[in-house]
Amino acid sequence: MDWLSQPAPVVAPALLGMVLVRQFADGLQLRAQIVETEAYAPGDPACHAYRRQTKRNRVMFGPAGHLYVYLIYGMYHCLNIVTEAEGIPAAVLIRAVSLNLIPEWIPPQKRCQPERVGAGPGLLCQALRIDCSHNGWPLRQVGENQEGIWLEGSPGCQTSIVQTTRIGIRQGADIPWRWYIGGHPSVSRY
DNA sequence: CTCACGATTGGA
DNA sequence: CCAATCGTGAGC
Repeated sequence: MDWLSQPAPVVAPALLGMVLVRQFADGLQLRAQIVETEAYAPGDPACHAYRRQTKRNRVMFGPAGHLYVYLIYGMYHCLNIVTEAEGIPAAVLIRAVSLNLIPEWIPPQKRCQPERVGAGPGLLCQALRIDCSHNGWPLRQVGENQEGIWLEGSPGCQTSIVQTTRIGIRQGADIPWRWYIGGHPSVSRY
């Protein structure tokens, strides 16, 4: 069992500061430092798996270290990393990242504020070109000419962590399972 | 089978 | 404040 197999509220703050690497088949590699996360876990009314297993939330019940990606508001995607032991549905939503490069498919207008290109769950999926086709993918390092997504760095190394309630939810709005790097310019909202 | 709504975002 | 846009799932 690796460290991702812990409860989501343990994994979420530990992911801050780690780098999500996005490798494309054409050789392009994007590196995104995780600066904001949220946890969703069993018994949590905001969790997609709160009621029962469904077609959409299926991968949340699977083993840790896989991607749970879903469509939101019919136009954006949200990226989660599954945690906990198999059979226990839990995940960490990646809410904001800081990119090392601004990909060419980002509109010129947004390039003017490079630190905001990954400042939100829908925005970072656009920047990293992650969509529902990646749902269920394992985090896995690949060669330079393959498509893949994986994590680099050590968990739990970030110091200035701020904890608050989660954003954009109604149920479970009082649960303080959001964490971000204090003062970081790529955090989605303050 | 239907239909209200959502872990969002950008623009009025 | 409000619209865009569509898959999902709760409830009939």
